This record gives sequence, structure tokens and C-alpha cells, in this order.
Amino acid sequence: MNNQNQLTNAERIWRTIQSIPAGKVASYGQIADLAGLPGRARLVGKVLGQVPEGMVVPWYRVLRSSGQLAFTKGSLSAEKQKGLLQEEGVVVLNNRVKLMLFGWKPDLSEMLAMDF
DNA sequence: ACAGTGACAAGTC
DNA sequence: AGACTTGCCACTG
Repeated sequence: MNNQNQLTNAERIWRTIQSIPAGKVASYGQIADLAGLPGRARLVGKVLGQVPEGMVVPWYRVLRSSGQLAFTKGSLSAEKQKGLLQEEGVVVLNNRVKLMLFGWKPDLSEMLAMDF
């Protein structure tokens, strides 16, 4: 637990990802920006692999800036991610998503909801 | 302290 | 489209 009244970077990232609506996707860099951590996309990928037991985080809605899934095409994780996305109506073709169609564009109220 | 390692990004070729 | 290079920063041995 963070005894502080202050969120850790990882917590900010998890919370930001939880605010991605179903049926939409966001890039690592975008999550970092929204979490108040510009330029730290790598940290996003890092903490996604360290989600605590029991915490629900829609990790599969996070992709590369190109729209490519972060995992190698054909890998178990990539297939699982693809399945979860398609259940939400997100089209995944050749290991990538068209951000023009499914990219999340948070509105002002959602951005203000992010506590820094 | 230091070098290597990442579910990345942006720029260049 | 693919391949490299540099910038990032937390973590690990």
C-alpha cells in the first residue's frame, strides 16, 4: 500500500487505463500523457506486467502508437488480446487496429477527472 | 555506482 | 513497409 496520500506512477497509469471506455483503444504514449507522465510510454508497458492480483485493468485496450498490438503476431498473448478486443467490437486485422476508427479521444471532463 | 533490459515513441534512411 | 538511433526512467544484478 502507499501510505502516502499521493499516487505512485504505477497507480496513476492503472487508473488511467481503467478510464479507457470499452470498444476503444489507446496507445502507451497516450496513457503516459494522460497520467501526467509525458515521455514515459515504456513505464506504462512495464507496470502493465505488474498489475496486482484482483485489480481489474483492461490491459488489452493498450496498443502501440502505430495501432499495432504490442505482442508478437501469433503469440498467445496477442491472440488473447485480439479476442478480448473483438468481443468489444474492435476490429483487429493483421495484428493491428485502425486508430482512426477505434482510437480513444478523451473529452475534457475525462481529462479533468485525472488527479495529478 | 553502473550497465543491461523493457507490452514504447519519434525521427531518419 | 522495415531497420536503426536516441530519448525515457524504473528495476535488477
